[in-house]
Amino acid sequence: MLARSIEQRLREAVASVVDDADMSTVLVRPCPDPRHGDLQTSALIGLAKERNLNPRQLARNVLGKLDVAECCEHAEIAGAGFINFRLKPAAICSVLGAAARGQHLFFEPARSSRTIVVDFSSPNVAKPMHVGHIRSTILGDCLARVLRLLGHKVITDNHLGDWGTQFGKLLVGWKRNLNRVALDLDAGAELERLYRHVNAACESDAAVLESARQELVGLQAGDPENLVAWGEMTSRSQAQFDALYARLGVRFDYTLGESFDNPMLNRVVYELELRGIARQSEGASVVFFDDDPALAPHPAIVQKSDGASNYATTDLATLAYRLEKWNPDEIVYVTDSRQQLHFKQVFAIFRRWHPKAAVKLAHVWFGSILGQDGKPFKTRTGDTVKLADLLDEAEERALRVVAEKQANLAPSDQRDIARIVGIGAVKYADLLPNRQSDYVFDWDKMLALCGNTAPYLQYAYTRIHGIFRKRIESSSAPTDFGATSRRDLVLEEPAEVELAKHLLNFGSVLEAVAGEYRPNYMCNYLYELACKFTAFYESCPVLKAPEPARHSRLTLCDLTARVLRQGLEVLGIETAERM
RNA sequence: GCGUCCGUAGCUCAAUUGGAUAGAGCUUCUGACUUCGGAUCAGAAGGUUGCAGGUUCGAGUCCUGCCGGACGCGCCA
Repeated sequence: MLARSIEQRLREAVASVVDDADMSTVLVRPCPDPRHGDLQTSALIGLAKERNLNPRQLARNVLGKLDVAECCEHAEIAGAGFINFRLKPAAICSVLGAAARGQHLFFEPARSSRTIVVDFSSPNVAKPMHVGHIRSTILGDCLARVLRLLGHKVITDNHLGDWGTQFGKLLVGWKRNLNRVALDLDAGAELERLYRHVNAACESDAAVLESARQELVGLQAGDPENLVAWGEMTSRSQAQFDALYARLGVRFDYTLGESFDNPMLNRVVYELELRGIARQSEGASVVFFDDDPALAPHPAIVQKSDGASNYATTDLATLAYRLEKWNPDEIVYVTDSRQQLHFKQVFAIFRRWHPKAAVKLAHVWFGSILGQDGKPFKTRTGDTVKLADLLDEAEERALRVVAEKQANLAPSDQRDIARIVGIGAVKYADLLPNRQSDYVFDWDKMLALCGNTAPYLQYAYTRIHGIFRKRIESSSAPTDFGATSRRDLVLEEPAEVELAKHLLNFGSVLEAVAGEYRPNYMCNYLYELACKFTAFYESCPVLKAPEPARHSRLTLCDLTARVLRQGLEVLGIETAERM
């Protein structure tokens, strides 16, 4: 790959100029402003600063040792000490040619494959999934796809909330108010009704609260009747989750809920106390962080005074289990921002508990989806939009457009396209904003079909397919394929050069997404790719162009389609051949 | 009170984490040839990046202080 080969030479040049430089940082990236160059050094100025060197002088020394003549027209020093590279058209063509022959798709697998557990989605049993769950599910799925594509061994685990305090209340409701007919009709809705009913009762009646507490203790102690009821609640919820995950195309390698940790919980607390990490305080088992200024004011409870475990306990047990079972290099937790303190505590406890473990622990947090009132969606308010309803609405809106644009298509094909477009729009809307910012839920925004949206990218893809469809229809000689595929590419029009160069950046974007857990980089990259393709499409005829441009442009179209499809695929978004 | 995050065009948001002239979409206005798909494209308009200082070659980004907001802070998850 071009960027990689330049980077390799750059590393050598830097190493020969600066002793023992830290070569772990990426040194080359796409130039932010194409007028200055195609690629640009990124960490060189920082390196100079670290070494107390003059950045421009360092750049001059590095440039003097650098031999990139075979792929660059020129390399020059700019600004405070950047080196900008202008690529040779022939070098670009050669990379594109290799991609056209299937040798790569503008990215390389990671140098060392890592085992990475991605923990995401994690809905609570007995509560229907609502729009608040969408970010963890879609973001986590996307990160898993990107890491997998880069050659890592990815294990996805849906850590269901199937053992929490809510079951105390649910069991009370189950025993006193269950409506079997409603349960068969819509299990999620009935369980939610039970939960709300008892939750409201608890606020006004301390006796109900106490019985809920008793039911929970009974469940965690293995009471047979409670276990049977619990089992039915979880299996019915699971069936509804499965249906939603199937619609979203999200797959888990494991679904090990909090209940799975149950047998390990006492041992966790025992070990923590044995090693002096946790101690009794006000009847509970508590970890204090006196030597850590950031966490010192926030002790963590690992066992409540009634003997029951909590979220921290199950997460610690899960961590230990994953460590033993999979020996991962990294565990990624995808949850909302409100759990930052919790994970800081869990990670800190784990480091004391397993001081030799080298596993990297990452909390990838995201902002809340807010209601129109600016407050987060909460299950108790009753104003939540259910995820299933959101997806229904998305498909319906898309179907209206498809029926208008593709009136002569069979209804089943229309529905299929509407599904791909509608679900894609929802996912894209969620992945496009920076994950850390909150956003207010808005139907029109979530389901927009024009502008910087998934349908725009999908549309670019279908246009390319249109060209190839037409080409095959009009092709008189079946040898057309073989005769043209060996020819070299020619890039002359500015629009085709721009498009070609943008294709080269796919790999660096994939790495940036994986490195910072930010799918929005990919969204923006693909949007730009679609824009550049469209500009090319407007200004450069393909099928009517004379050879060799015709073949070259067909190749460019094909590569663009492949990158679009691959890029959308890591976002979890499907493509259609017509729409 | 302490901690985390945020404040960018009328609206919704980007800005690859300290880089070069702060970019998109929506909205508004003006245009697009019997052309490979008009779910498209070209152009215009829109900014003292909440305020005031500071750090340096360089700040939307880092530091300090204000103003405004969201979230979190021992028995929820």
